[in-house]
Amino acid sequence: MESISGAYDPKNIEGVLYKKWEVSGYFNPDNLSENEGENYIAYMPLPNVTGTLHMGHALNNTLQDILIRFYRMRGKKTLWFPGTDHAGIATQFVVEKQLKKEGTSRFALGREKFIEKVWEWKNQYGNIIYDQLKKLGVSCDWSRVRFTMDDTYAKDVQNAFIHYHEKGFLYRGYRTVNWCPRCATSLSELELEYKEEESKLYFIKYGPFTLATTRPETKFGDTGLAVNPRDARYKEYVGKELEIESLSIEGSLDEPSKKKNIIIVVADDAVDVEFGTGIVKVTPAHDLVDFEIGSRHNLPLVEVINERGEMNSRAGKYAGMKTGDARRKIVEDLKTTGLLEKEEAYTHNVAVCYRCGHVIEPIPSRQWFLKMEALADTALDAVKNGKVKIHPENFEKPYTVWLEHIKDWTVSRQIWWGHQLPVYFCKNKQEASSNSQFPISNGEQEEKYVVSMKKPEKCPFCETCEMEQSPDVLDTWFSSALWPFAGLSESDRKKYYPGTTLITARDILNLWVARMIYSGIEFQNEIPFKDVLIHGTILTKDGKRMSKSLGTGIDPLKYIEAYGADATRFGIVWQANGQDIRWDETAITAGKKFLNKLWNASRFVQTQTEKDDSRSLKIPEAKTDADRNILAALAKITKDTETNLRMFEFSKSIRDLYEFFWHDFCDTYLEISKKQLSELSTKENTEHILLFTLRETLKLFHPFVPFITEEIYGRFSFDQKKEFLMVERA
RNA sequence: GGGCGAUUAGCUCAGUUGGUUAGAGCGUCACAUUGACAUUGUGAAGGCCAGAGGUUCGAGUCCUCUAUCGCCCACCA
Repeated sequence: MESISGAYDPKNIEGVLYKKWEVSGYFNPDNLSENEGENYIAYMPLPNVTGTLHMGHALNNTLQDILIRFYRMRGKKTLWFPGTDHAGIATQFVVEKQLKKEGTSRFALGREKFIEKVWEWKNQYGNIIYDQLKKLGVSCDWSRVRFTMDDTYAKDVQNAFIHYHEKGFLYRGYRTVNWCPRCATSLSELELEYKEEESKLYFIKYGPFTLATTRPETKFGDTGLAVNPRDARYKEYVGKELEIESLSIEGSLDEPSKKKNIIIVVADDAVDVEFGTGIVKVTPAHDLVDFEIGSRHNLPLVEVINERGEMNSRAGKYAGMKTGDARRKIVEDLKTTGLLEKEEAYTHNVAVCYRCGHVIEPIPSRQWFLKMEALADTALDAVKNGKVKIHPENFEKPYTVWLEHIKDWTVSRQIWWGHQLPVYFCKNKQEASSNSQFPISNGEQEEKYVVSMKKPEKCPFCETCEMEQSPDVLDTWFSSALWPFAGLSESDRKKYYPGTTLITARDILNLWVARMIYSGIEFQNEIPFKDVLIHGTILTKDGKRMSKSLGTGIDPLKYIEAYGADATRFGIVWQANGQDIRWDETAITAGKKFLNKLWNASRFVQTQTEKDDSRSLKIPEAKTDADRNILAALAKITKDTETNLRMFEFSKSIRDLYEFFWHDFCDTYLEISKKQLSELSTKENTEHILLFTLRETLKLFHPFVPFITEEIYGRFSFDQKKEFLMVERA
């Protein structure tokens, strides 16, 4: 057994120890034969395969690992299974960028080849983050790693789709959806980001009215005008049909002979009396709000923008132009014809694709929608009746607000990388979906399809065609919603579902957490986890978001390299009080100093007790006031740590421990012990107390700083010592 | 427009149900030092607890308003 000497050097210790832990098999609950308590199961917020470790991961996984290690040492069967998310759009985007560098594109390759490329990419880079997590010291069960596109996982995803279909929750709809022209796919509202844009508010003459719009180019798709029902100014027009000359477009292929469009004036509460002139043009095909107004008043859908973000033939001479260019040209033309009354500078938010940043064009498109009402109620009930607790409680509000106002979920995506829909179309009666780049040809077209795990041998409709699988794939979140059970094998599900805790950042509370909750109940009849802990976001010291693209990100591996994983974890936890963290590097300095203290104090105890350092299991008795104080303090900190961690008070927990160890143990007891050790009457008992207290302290600290505590533990010959401190009973 | 959170020492933050001289880490200053540890020890300086008003015997803590910052949600075209 190596004695404790020299300075603590994490470099030579952490990697070796991690290997030993891994080989021991104790990360796997099946091997925790002495643990007979209930299960403690945690879920990893799946990193994207494209991801590399950032401070957010480091925080999340450190907190999770603390709880896993804490409960493992308290006799629970602990399981934390890792995985990565195929991250449809994100990954496809990354690989497309790579192809571009190579001078090719996914369209040049074709679907099959492209998907092969993505798998290649995944196999080459997809495991990087696992190695990085290991450096952090996380004790998750690597024998259970899953990828959301593994065969078994894919089967669960398809089953889920089929289940919803059979239940009548899935439907095809021709609707205006958020569309990214660059990615050529629909997006759900949660996949949008908003960017402030300086633009203009154009006041244009419009029949008998003047109205304000930011998007004059959509006017060829106008099928209505809307006013607020309480607006006296326009009362007489409500319900009237108007012929609007300003819409006439020379050379429009759509209606070459007719130069007037029929516009119906409707009254709708969505219209703000105060804004603009109080009257708004309604373009149901190219605006989500207008679509809703349109559907409330049965206004027709007239498409004027295609899936590449260009004006179509209905825009006459503007056809083929990008919407932005068309807007400039139209404004010019409106000016010359005197139809532009005025323009005002106007700042508003435009929706952009969360992946590629391209401006979103709402366009009508045939998509699959999941009815959310019943599922949302399920998720709401789980939290309202306290079966799932969200910590801190304030986050219940955004959760419930979202679910109470939920819209049906567009689950289909027109990309290639993902779970292809288990849907097969009859070729003879359906052509629309055969090419994902142009999925829409006619919204009214009748479709014949079968929802099935396997391709039907014979088409049930025409009986002759070779049925064709839908080219669409599912929203990535459709599959990650199943993680708590789909991430486990069939037999594991019986043992390890449901779980206990989910720790995550707030940005995926609805995107992921809410969806896991109803999915768990829907498919496994039980909530997936009892507690959801939302931790803060790590910001820069100036309070800015850490972002790779802005260059404000900090690589946690840099700290692990320089100070070791324990000091890094210490620094993170020190600051993890629940609020957002303005990252302060000096917390790691504190960690480093502390580890040194721990190392040296342990060395002191070892040198004082080297003749027999195995007397530590039984509780020592107190012979002096100092003895009494340290044993009382130890009892208190043991209890406090328990309470703090059960309440997710990570920062308080480590600060209390630090205080205890540095001041109560080192500054006070260790100093007094020097005298007590020199007196025969107290010598032996003091040695016992030193050993006992140190051992208990190592147990308490282990979840936070696992490497150094394991290393020190290994260098003592404690009474009834376990193979690893990691599996000691605390 | 709505919701949530923040505002305490030079910096980053604690401060539980209102109760004696408001705490920590880092930094600063002084002194110490070969015996676990200089990644140390002892001590010190440093705060009208964002502002205003209110409740109370008593407010960093509770209430109201204001200001600044951040995040989330939202259909002002």
